[in-house]
Amino acid sequence: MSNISNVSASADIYDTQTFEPGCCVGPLISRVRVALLEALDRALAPLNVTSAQYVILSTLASGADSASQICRGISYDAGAMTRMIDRLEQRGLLKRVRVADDRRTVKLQLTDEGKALYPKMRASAIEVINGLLRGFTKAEARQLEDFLKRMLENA
Amino acid sequence: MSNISNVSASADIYDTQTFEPGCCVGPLISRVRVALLEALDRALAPLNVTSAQYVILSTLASGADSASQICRGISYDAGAMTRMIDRLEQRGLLKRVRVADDRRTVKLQLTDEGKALYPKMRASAIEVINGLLRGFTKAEARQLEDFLKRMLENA
DNA sequence: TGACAGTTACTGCCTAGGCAGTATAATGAG
DNA sequence: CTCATTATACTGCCTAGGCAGTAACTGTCA
Repeated sequence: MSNISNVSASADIYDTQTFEPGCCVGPLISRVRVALLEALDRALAPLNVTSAQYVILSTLASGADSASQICRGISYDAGAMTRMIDRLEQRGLLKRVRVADDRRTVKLQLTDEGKALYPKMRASAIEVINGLLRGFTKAEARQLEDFLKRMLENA
Repeated sequence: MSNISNVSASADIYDTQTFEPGCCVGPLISRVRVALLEALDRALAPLNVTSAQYVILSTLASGADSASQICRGISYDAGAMTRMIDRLEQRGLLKRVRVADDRRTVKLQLTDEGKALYPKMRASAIEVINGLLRGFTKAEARQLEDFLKRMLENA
């Protein structure tokens, strides 16, 4: 029982009587995430890319251009990022570029193969998420986004 | 673009124009899950239990009583489960019990310490999830559960 | 200028899950 | 009953993230 929100507008959602592990949002979120990643891995398999790699590449493609920026953007471990970049570089999808103005950072750039492949990955990802949202109205999808954002703000 | 639902009641939620990685439900779900597990780990730390261990114990407490049942229930790897049970047994929270009627299975039982500790873990978990749902009405929480269940059915 | 804190990337160590293979036990077909 | 199939738990191997420590580098402030 929260000792803060007792007197606030809404009571606690779950209590010791009604709380049933497996039906509440916690396990549901984990299971949806697993289902999403499995579907994404299946969809990306023909492109020889994993879902984890796609996440990095999409963050890179949407503005971030250094390892530390990506780590902050998606709360990814810096050590894991170094090794992930190793794999992506070996896979030929991006390259490290050292720059003169700050010699600590390594800028990351998509290779030609990466640039060619990214739109296909993105299309697969869109297809996967639309598949999981089959039957949702756009208003419902927006509301789901809103719920999740509100949970993040409460964290 | 889905080639199935084009003619169905609702159009696809995301398309190549509007899709912005980082704002859509995929990354949001992952981030909410991370926030949830981090908060749960913090809440359970005083009890010297991890969130992963709590998940197993709560599944055990809500009916499942063998390793394979728990694995099926939460889509957990059987090899990982063996080692998880090792840790929980070493931690003193549960014990393996071999039964006569099926000598393949190991039944799992909470120890006295596990029985004493579980209500406290459960209370912490409820507090954590209620915290993330701060400001939600009960109707909104039920709707969120419904959305997530519908996504699982689509998987 | 020079000490110092903060940033960035990297590395080693640890933990932990995924997968394949194995042994034992139960079940079902013939 | 016999033998193949299935189920269960376990083990080794691989991958991968979390964390702590390190080195190079930048910016700041005395």
